[in-house]
Amino acid sequence: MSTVVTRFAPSPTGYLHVGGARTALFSWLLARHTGGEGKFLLRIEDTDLARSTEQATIQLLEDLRWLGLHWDNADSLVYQSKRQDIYNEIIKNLIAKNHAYEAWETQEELAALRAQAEKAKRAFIYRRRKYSPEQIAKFQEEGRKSVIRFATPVKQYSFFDVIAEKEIVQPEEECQDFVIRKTDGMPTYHFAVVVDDAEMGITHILRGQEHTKNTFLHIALQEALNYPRPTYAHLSTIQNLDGTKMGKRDRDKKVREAAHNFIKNTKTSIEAIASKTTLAASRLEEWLSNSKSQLDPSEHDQLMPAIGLNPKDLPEILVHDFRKNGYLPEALLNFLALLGWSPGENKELMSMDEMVQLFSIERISNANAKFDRTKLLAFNTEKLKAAPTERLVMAMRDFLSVNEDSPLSRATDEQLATLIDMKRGIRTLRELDDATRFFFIPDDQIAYDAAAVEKNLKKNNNEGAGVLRDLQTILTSAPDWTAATLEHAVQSYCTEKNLGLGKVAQPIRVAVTGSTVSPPIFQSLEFLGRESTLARISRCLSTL
RNA sequence: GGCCCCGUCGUCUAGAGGCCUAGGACACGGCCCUUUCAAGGCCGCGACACGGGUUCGAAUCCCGUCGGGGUCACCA
Repeated sequence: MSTVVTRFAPSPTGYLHVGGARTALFSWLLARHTGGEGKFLLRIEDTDLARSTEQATIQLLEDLRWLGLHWDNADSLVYQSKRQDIYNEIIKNLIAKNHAYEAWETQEELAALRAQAEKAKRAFIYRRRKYSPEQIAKFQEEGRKSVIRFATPVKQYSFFDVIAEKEIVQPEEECQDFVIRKTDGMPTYHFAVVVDDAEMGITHILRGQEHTKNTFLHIALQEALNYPRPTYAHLSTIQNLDGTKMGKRDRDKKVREAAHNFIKNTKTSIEAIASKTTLAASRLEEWLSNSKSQLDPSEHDQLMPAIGLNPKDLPEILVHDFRKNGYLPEALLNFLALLGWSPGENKELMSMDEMVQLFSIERISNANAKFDRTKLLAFNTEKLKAAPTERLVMAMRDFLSVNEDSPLSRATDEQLATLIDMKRGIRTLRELDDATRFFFIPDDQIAYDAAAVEKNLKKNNNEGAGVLRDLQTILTSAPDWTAATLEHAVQSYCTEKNLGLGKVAQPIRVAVTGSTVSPPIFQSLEFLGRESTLARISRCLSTL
């Protein structure tokens, strides 16, 4: 049996998004499924000099590491931008054999040709064009740069797609001579992928459906270069609930929408908004009026406070978004795996090991899937419930590393463990943060929610405040400060006054947290400690 | 528009001619538990896109219609 070698080959133009993560996951699962033999390799496709950034590469690797999708060529990561000489050598041979040639049309000329074809309701097919020596001399004189095109042998191409489970065919009239080297000297995607996949010994290529048609170009190139043909599997698209493609544009769309609303509602000028950021007003203006233009994430981050948009309201689409919002990687991965794949037999929740064991490419579906965040939330809840406390302490540390402004950063591991056990039942790590950060805020900085104060303390002629005063006395004289003792003392008070626990717990909650929600109240008081609890109660009472 | 792919509850899916009165999960509705928020327990609602075939028998096979997605770059 031959070895399985898969790869994930992102282009570093931004953070990893969930679609890419799912492609990486399937490739990883396929390799791991074969045991120690299989290899999962990573390659950085940075041939687009204008759009690729080093920052994006770093982020991509970090996201992959966070997911636990480790690649087997860690010490020899492939960057296409560093392999220009290798590509050029192969292209030179192709030209020598007349399998490739120089082409001189400018992008404008090509666009005109396409427009013409479209007008005539014809498909535009580029085939080799003849240039006279005089023409070429003139082009060179003008300083034109040529591209190299592949002289595609005109014939019918077909390949077997293991997900569609059938032969996908392209008729010969659709063949065209595509660019393999750009005017800037870099190879195009089509050329670099074919060369690198062959060189890296890739046996199985899993990629998005948008590449299905590209495959014909790739196999034509493989034939000319005498490369073996890998197995192809094209994954369906992940969509938003409304059926549109889920992508990075969604975030930009949301920010733009919010910006327009803000301007409309507050009559703020674009200049005024821009002045709160490092963005130029002209840039902002261009972005607002042109729905095709996009801001990058760091620009979004600056703009959001200026237009009153909370980051939590952004659609989660990047792996990093889910990390920051308190999802566990194993939950995201388990959920993603089920978008297009199922092990059958009604099995859904799986450990990574189980997924590796059960994975098979034949069971991947060819139908598009919608990304339903509520189901992901449910998966996260289950994983959180099943995880041992130590695992969650680590997860919480990771969460805090990307949420540095949280007061919980001040907690010790031991405290985190206590909080985790106190608050079992949370759905995200962010919920734990939200629910327990009041512990770490200075006593005199608790902000009281007006509605909560009204309802639980002031209503019915300060009924709650009266209860709170009684409790102040009781708690002050508590023999020790454990949840059990405090509960016992408060319960006796309830019995004596014939009050339900709710009538008593809520006023304390408001005094101690500023709001109506907290972990179980007596455990919370024990955690907070006698001093802070009493300080908060008296401060609360004094503000009434 | 041409070409390619797809079409089972709202969503993710099980289902490879009779095990289907179509199963599970999430969501939703109801009830229960409860000091808050969660979590949890029980019950319920809910789908084979449509129309033709083939067959004793079709969610499963074939054809058409409709609907959705992808793609038509010197971006990957």
